This record gives sequence, structure tokens and C-alpha cells, in this order.
Amino acid sequence: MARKIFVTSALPYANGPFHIGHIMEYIQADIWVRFQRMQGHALHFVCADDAHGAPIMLKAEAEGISPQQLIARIAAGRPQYLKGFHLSFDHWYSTDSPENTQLSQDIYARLQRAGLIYKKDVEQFYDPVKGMFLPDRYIKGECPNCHSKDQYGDACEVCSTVYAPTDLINPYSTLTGARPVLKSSAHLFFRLSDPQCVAFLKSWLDAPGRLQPQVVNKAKEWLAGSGEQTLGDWDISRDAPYFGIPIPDAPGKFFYVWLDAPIGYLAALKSYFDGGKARANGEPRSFEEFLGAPDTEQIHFIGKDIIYFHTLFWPAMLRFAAPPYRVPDHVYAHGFITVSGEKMSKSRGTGISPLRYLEIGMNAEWLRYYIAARLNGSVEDLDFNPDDFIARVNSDLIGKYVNIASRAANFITRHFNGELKFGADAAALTDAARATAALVQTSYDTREFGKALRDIMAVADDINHEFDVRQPWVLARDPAKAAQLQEVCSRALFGFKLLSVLLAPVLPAVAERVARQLFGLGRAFRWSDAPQLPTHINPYEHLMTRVDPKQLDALFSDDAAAAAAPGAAPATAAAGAAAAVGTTAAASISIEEFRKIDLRVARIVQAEAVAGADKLLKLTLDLGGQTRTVFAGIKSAYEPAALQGRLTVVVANLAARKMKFGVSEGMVLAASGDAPGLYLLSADSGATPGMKVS
RNA sequence: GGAAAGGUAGCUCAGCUGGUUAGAGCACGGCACUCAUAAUGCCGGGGUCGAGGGUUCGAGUCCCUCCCUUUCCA
Repeated sequence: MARKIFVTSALPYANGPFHIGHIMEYIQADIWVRFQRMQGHALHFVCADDAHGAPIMLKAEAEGISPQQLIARIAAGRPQYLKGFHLSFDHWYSTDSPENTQLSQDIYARLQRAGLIYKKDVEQFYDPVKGMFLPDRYIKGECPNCHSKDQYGDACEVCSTVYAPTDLINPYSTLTGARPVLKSSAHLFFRLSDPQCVAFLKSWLDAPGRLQPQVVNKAKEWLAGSGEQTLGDWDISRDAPYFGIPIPDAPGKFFYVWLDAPIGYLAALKSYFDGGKARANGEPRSFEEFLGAPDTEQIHFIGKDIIYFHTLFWPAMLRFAAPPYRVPDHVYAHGFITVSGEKMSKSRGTGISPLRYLEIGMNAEWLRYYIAARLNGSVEDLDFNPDDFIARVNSDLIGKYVNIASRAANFITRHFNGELKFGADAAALTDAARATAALVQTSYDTREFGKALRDIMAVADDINHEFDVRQPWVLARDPAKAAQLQEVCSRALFGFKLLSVLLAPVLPAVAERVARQLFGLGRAFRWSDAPQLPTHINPYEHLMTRVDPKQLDALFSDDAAAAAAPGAAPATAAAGAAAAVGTTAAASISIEEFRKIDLRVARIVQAEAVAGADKLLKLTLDLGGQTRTVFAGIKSAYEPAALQGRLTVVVANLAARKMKFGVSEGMVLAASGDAPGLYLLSADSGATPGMKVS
């Protein structure tokens, strides 16, 4: 029975680019989603930018642009990360959208009808210069406990005392420096303390298997809090000026961003349905029909920092908004990612820049594998350790996994024309594969990715062990032992195929190349391929390279951009060059003529063979913001897979040329001599797509 | 201050309801092999399982106290 699952990852706040923590979460969710898809289940994986709230409003104002312009700029930067890390979202949307406005106002109206909304005056700090109420983080002052200066309005960073902004000594607005004044205003509240809410949440939390045990404990603690810890009602309104969704019956008031943010999950889903993408993905029902169906599952992947919102407010809102809204079936929380044991800090800029990771040409699947290897179903933090990363990836993926194909395939291609043959125990072989797949399946399903990969790598160890014992390289010297040789290598390649299927959720690109190229499957792997014996292979092609420790250095160096700055001034280079070139130098040109050529650094986002062309590869290039398709005659020298992610140099203003296979919008530069061989130019690490070459 | 999670080889971790000499991968040392531009296999050194006490025939595994780390207290 195919499950119908609606999966989200947490909405990133649209005031900046993704950081490594976002990417880790998306990788976790993506692996789970891909695994479920491989089982034949119907997955709808959506996310959106969280676009509202005071921080975005103020940041946009500081930049002299509208909030809409700010979030549009951020949104434009998303796809390169999503593609770059193989994140298979079906739809990416925004909370600043008509769907979200409609859904938020609808849910609010329903909560109102349920009698769970009420109005109460609240006294808050107000910036008289700016003319707005101040969120706690925009108020600073002296800590009432330890008297440290310049502490935020909610807690002291020096002595960790928690207090209200009104407790600060000599408070000031960080926006204007003005002394805030207390001002009263009516706020709208969601009555979370209502007995029916509390009763519902208790039963929701207790549903077996719904949440991780640690999460249940935490949520229950909040729910059962007494005295000052009593679960309070939730202030869901903010006064203008505020960038958000207007509250229908309350002029000048907007929904607090945390109210409309989770509704953004549904807005993204609605947009995905209304725009026809769901239909294209095999789901013919409407948004409402799908959402309201009893067998639909709604699953959220989140970080542990937002458990509060997702296990209390969110299910309560949905429950009392009533069908077709449904309460979440599962909320899966993960821990934070630290780098070399240090907590990531956005403000200090520590951690790993995911964009930089991609730009220096590091393989996204390395990171996917490493993160998966260190993830489990619990809420624990995980650490990115550079040395461990190198060891893990090189030894597991290259030394163990990829090496199996490399060492076995050549024998089969050379001696048996690609034909595989199994002995009398073929049934035992497939039974064992089936058992392994079942074991790993459980681990993936429960998000125990580390265990899944440990079990998978144990299989790789077994295959390498058997290969060593049977010594096919010795068998190959004796023609009488050809049948043995074929069997040994066939077994190894069957094992390799099994490994590839099991690794496919983590290594989607490599696994698909294995499926299509090596095994000629004509499609990506499905889980059910695991026990199927292959009958032939195509010649083995390079699948993955090792991590170079220098890449980690580049990833962590602060001034890499500076280091890659062009060395020689253009004039010098041009002047000296004419005399220095070899015998075949062309007639000299002026600097002005040279400048007509617009050379740019480009990243090869995608490279693929062109059907029907012997020499051409179709390259998809990222020129920093714009994407170009270029056909290059470099097929003889490069495997498409090896080019993906590489930086090269492109003639950006070459007139587009229509070819039999499509339009080529530029030309990549490569060196060649009299001898065979072709060498694509590349840019030194630190260069980024779109940079001008001169 | 209150609460939660965790502390097992150099690193990352596994060790189910307590049961014989505590495991894996990586790293390290030795050996073997050479099919693998993208190596592997075998052998080995290495841990007073945070500290102390207790329950038990028997505890990394249960109980108590303490120390350390991280997190939450909206």
C-alpha cells in the first residue's frame, strides 16, 4: 500500500543565505524522502522562505529597499543550493504569498469561531523616535543582576539571568538609541491554556511513535508547567508597522510571524497543488481533498530549537481550525551541527559556508554521506570534523565502495564482453541481498542513517574480503579458470549494485549513474532492484574522486577570495605575452581588441553526453546568476560526471550558435596540441561563477 | 537556580530487557597481495566503559552521590 506523505523541512528565515545548519536539515529530510520514494510511496516534499517579521522589515529598511525586494533577492539565491546539494524539494515557496494570507486568515477565523481568540491590553516598550513597538532583541541596557552593559532585552549574556526588557537599567532602542517608553496596546491571544487545548495536546503527544521520546518529555514539561512556568496563552498579533499578514477584523494589526510561518507549510503545499505540480507528480486530487484525506500523512522535519512551536501551538491551531486541516502525524527533531566542536555562529561567521563548499568544487555527495553517517533518529548534535570527514569519505566511499566496481568491472569487460554469470548459489545470493535490504530499510525508515551506513559498509567489507580471497587476478592468467573468474567478478558487481541501491538515498547522483551507465538500466534505482541479479555491465567509468585535504583548507580559510585575486595586471600580461608565445603565435592584437572578448568564470553545473554526437558534451554553466547551455567538443577527453561542479572559463559574449542539438550560448576554453589530448582551463580556487577574466 | 540529554580505545560511535577474556570503522604498527588512474586483505598494540559508593552469584548495563559537557526554562 503506497503511503501518501506530505513532508516539510523547517522554513528558513529569508534575511540571509542558507548556512550549514539549514543544509544539514534538508539533507536529512531529503534522504528520508528519497528513501520513501524508492519504496514506491507518494511523497510531496515542500518548503518555503519564512519572509515576515520585524527583522526583515528593518533589514530591508536599512538597505533602503522594500521587504519584498529583500526577500526576492534571498529567494533568487536558493536554487543553486538546492540543486547543488541534490535536495529534491517538489516545490519551494514563500510565506509572503496570497495562499499564505488566505490560509492564515482562514485558520484565524476558525479559531475565533472556536472561541479560542481573545483581546487583551499589553504594555510594551515603544521607540518614540521610530514610532514602533520594540521586540526584545532591539532593546539593550544594563543587566539588573550583574550590571553588565549593553545586554539584550531578554537575557544577560554575561550572567545568563533571564528577565523582561522592562527590568533593564537605562534601556535604549538599538534602532535609534532613544530611551523606550512604555505604551499600551491591545493584542490578540490564542487561548492555549484552554482545557480542551491542553487535553488535546496531551493525547496528541502521547500517540505512540508520533514523536521522539526526548521531544515528548520536553513538550510535556512545558505543558505541565506550574506556577510561573504555566503554559501561557499565545500573543499572536503585532502592531503596525510590521511586515506580515493583516488581521482581518483588527485594523493596524498583523499576525505575529510565528503564526503565519508554519501555515507557510500549507501555503507551499497549496501552491504546489494549485499550480499543477502535484498533478504532474501523480496526485490528481485538489489541495483540500488531499489534505483532508484520512490516509494522508503530514510530517515535519525541524531543528530542536523550534520544538516548542511545532509540538504545542502548531498542532493546537490545526486541531481547532478543524478539517480539512489536519494535525501533524510526526514531527522529527534533529540537533545542531557544530564545526570542529564549536557552535556555529551566524554573526561571527564561523562554521562552513555551503556556497563556498560548492564553489570550490567539493562534491555535495561527500557532505551528504558524512552527515548521514553521523545522523541518528535522536535529537543529538553532530560535529563536522574536517579530518574525520576526509577519512570517512575517502575510506568508505572511495576505498571500499567505488573500488569494488573499479576492481571487478575491468575483468568482465575485457574477458567476457560485459556479460555476468552466476553460479549455482544465485538464489542464496539474492536471499542475502533481500535480507540486507530489509535490515537497512528499517534503519532508514527510523532515520537511523548512521546505522544504515554502518550496515551497508559491512557489506562492502565482505565483498572486498571475498574478492581478495578468490584472487581473480590470478584466475585471469589461466584460461581454464575463466568461468571462475567470471563468477567472482559477477558476484562482486552484484554486490556493488546492491550497495548502490542501498546508498541511493544518500548518493542520488552517483547511484543514478551506476544504474544508467554501468548497468544500463535506463532509469534510477528502486529499492526493489536490490535483489535483482544483473546480466551485463557497460565499461566502468570514473564515479567519484577522493577528498583532497587542500580543499578543506580552502573551505576554512578566511581570505580565500583575496588569495585568488588576479595576480598580474591586465596590461602587463598582454604586453609580455605576444613575444613569449611559441612558434604558432597568431598576429598580435591590441588590448582594445582583446577587451572585446568577455571571458567569465563559469561553473559546470551539469554535463551530459549528447545523443547522436561523437565529440560533443552538453554543458549547463552557471555564470553567477545566469545559466547558459554550451556545447563543447571535449567528449573524447572528459567523462561528463567528472566535469560537474568544476570551474572553467567561458567566452560569454560569443554569438549564440544554433547547432543540430540545440543552441550553444558561448564557448568553454580548452588547450590542445599536436598530440592527442584536450585540457579544459580551470580557475584557481576562490574564483566564483560570473567573475570577469582579464 | 530548576530540568533534560550525554560522558565507552587517539577520532567517530555500537553495545537489546544486567551474564563468560568490552566491540566496529578510521588513525597507528607489522605482514601479504597487486585486479583496482579511484586499492584491498590479514595480524597486532591501544580502554581501571567520567569519579566514588551500593544492589546482585555477576554491572558499561540497575540505584545513590559527585564531577564535566551540551541544551531547555518563550
